[in-house]
Amino acid sequence: MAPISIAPSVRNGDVESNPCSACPVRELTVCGALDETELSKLSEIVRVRRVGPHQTIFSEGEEADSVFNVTAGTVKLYKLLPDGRRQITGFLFTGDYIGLSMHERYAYTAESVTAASLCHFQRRQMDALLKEYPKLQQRLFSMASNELEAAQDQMLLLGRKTAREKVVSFLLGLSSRLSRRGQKENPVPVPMSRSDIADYLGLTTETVSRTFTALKAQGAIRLLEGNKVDLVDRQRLRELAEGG
Amino acid sequence: MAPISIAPSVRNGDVESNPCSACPVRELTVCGALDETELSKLSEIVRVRRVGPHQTIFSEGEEADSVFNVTAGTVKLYKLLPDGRRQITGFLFTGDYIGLSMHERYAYTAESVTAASLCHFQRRQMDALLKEYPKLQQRLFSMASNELEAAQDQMLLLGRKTAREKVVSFLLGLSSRLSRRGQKENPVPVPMSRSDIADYLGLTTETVSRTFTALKAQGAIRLLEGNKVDLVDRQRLRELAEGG
DNA sequence: GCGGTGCGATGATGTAGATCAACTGATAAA
DNA sequence: TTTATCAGTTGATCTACATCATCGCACCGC
Repeated sequence: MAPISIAPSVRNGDVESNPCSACPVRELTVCGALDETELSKLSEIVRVRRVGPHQTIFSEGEEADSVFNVTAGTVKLYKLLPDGRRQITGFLFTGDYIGLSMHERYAYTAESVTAASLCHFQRRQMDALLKEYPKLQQRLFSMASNELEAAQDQMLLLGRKTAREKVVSFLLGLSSRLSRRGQKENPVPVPMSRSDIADYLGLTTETVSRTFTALKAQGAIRLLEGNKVDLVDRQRLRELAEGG
Repeated sequence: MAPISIAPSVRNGDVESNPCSACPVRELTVCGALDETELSKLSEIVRVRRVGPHQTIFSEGEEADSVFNVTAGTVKLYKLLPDGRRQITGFLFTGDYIGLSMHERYAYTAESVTAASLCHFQRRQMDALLKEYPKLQQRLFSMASNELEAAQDQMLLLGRKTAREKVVSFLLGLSSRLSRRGQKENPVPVPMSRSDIADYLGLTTETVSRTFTALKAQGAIRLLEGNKVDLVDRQRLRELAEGG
């Protein structure tokens, strides 16, 4: 497991009363919708939570009383069938919000993939803040809208794409999330295991592994040190992702 | 194709100035969030659109300048791959809103399954109304939240369920939507074709057809007149839907 | 009436990806 | 150093579902 650097929400004493305004990833998250005054309100109710790799943050079926903001690391969300079959419904990275689709109880389990840092809010308090700041509500709505669109893409992938198309789409998806977050889009760090990838794409680990090998063999990707993947020919990959 | 009754948004002359307040399905939709005064604002910008079966309402990639409310009939949303493979991402019924996940362009095509009636809004005007009425915004957010959860269930279905589990889940899903809408939950009308069902479940028409036949043979369902399905033993079906 | 068309059902066959089974190399524990 | 563990890879085989083909039947226009 590659160690990751944790971006602290609290850096030093002089911002302790308003850690959110010093948050280096603020613009990526829902908090980017707020001004200084509003951020201080947020600071009052936030609690930072750090977790190591493979820690459960909450479980499907538990009372859904918290929402989170991922500020560092990678988190996965998944649902289980009674016999243990698993579907990972999403990977979350810095800036992603957990709690857009929520009812009384969590509909999925959230587990860290790498070490991660999360801003933790009581849902009650966040809901109150939403009422107070329509901008926040709007921002969340727009995030939900994005997530809905991503979910539809994933349905197309799961229902209709071949194993190769799935894997290539997955890599391109990781890459474009990087660039949307202002990081360089190649090579792509792939912090999650083959088994996590399989459960995200509706495949088995063996098939994921074979597909990586095949893509490497035909020169479409290169596997680098530290679980990074070099997308050699993005245009070609974009075609491969849709059956071209 | 079974004819359906169209619930009119405009019933008669004396409500012509405020058709929404006479809308019989108002409580099912986003409009249920508004009071009489607010509804009259909505009435000013709504246009009713009726379509026959198998009509395209808008297409993937077009400029997304309209949003809709389904007031009668069934609508399907789908995405296509370049070679024609199709994934239906959802079926919409009375009360459902089209336009929750939207950016510059439509990310999917919307097409009527049966004859249908839609309330049509200019997106610009709806957005303005959203700003004015936070209740409306909240309602839409809550609808987006529901849809997100449904999308996650669908990912589990597409990625991890067997053909039989998929078909049974589909029927149970239709049934529980009926009851959430206050209609009787059995027998279930199934207005969409085998091919639509297949493209929703990530199967082929043949497999859907064979699965229906097998379920019928084992007495789990009965196929009735008028494309209705009788869910004989719901408890047993609920187990079948999760591999029990 | 009669040919046309399109959906659904069913049978025969093919195959992508699952399953089962080693094997490798990296990390860790004793 | 030896043993254990675990993720990843690779090979052999199996199977659920896709594909291809045919047929029946309802509906429609003429």
